[in-house]
Amino acid sequence: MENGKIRPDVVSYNTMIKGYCKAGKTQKAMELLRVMESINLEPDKITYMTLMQACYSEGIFDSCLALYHEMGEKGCEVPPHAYSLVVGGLCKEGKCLEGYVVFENMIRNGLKANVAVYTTLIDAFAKCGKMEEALELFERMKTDGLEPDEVSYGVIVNGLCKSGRLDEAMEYLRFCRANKVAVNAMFYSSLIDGLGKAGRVDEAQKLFEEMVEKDCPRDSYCYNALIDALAKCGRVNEALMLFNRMKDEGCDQTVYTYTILISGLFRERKNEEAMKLWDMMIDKGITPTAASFRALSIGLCLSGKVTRACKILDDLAPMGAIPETAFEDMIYVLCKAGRVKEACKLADGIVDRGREIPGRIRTVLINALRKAGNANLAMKLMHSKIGIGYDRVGSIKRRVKFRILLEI
DNA sequence: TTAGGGTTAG
Repeated sequence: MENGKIRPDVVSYNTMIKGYCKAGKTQKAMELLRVMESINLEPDKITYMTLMQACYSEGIFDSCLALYHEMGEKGCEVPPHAYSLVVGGLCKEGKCLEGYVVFENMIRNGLKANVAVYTTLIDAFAKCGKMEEALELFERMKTDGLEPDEVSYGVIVNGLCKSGRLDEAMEYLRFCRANKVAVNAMFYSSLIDGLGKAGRVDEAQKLFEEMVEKDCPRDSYCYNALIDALAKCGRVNEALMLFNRMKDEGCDQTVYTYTILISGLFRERKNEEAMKLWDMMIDKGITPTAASFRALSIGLCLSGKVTRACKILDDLAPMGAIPETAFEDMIYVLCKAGRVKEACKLADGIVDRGREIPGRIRTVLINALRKAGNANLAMKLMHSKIGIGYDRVGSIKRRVKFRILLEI
């Protein structure tokens, strides 16, 4: 005690750290931890847990992991929730194997896993395409004396649907209904989407209609899944009827709904209707995403309206919603449709804006030119950048624009 | 009780 002042202890620091975390100032809170270290004040379990929770909530998973290691190294007791946060963070980053290692550490240290940690891991494995491992963990969880709940069944069913194992997924639906496990909208939307993608649209439709009887309110995910299934199998009129029903039912029509329908309408050459939906979406104040613009530009480019697509893209650019790669997507689509000349023209347009065509798009153009029988130009493109480059004539180097159409 | 799940395209 110097100068009559009381030196702050761990509790005072923890209180300040919690205050900063609550105010969303996680960085400031982390700085306080370093201050504690500099004055030789040992952080405790609460210090670390407060900081880990804040880092996890903000998605700063590497700091979360670092704190977990630090508390272990300092011989601090590591509570189960610390493991949950680390496993959850690693899984969210797609690192399911690393998450699994931490999970095993937790068990080795005598702590018991719970349903949420198991479910996090199961979902991460399913998303990495390791469905067998996900199912093994699911079995292990039950052997461990833990009862899976609606979320655990939901991630299993979602994983099975995504990997095309629909009959097994449907078996789980029957099981849950028979065993009084709640079947919620996410459960249904996974099945409707999976059935639709497998071409079993009528079954998808039946499930969708069944939801009312089963007292499960339909949300936009369920609607979007069925609208997508209908639009993709040439039943876009039925999809549009659902779109209207959605509004009557008070269900949000989202940017996904519009994107699905715009693609479906263009597919059936209903270009004007597709454009109308795009305008409706913009009028409603729904911000277009990269995917929605892709649907629109693919449709417009393939119906010969490349200029119109470019104009919309230019108008949207200031909104910042459309990625830099939008023009490249358009070149890709045109090449795929064999409209190489239009693709080249678009590429040249990008060059005139002072930008360069990236390697992968150049590859697409080269292959398209070769396919179209223009092997010479394809060869030439292989050896030069499209865009601003340098030309060497003897010892003189000069800056040139390389445009494709000039070469044809 | 703090932590776990979902859609557009290719």
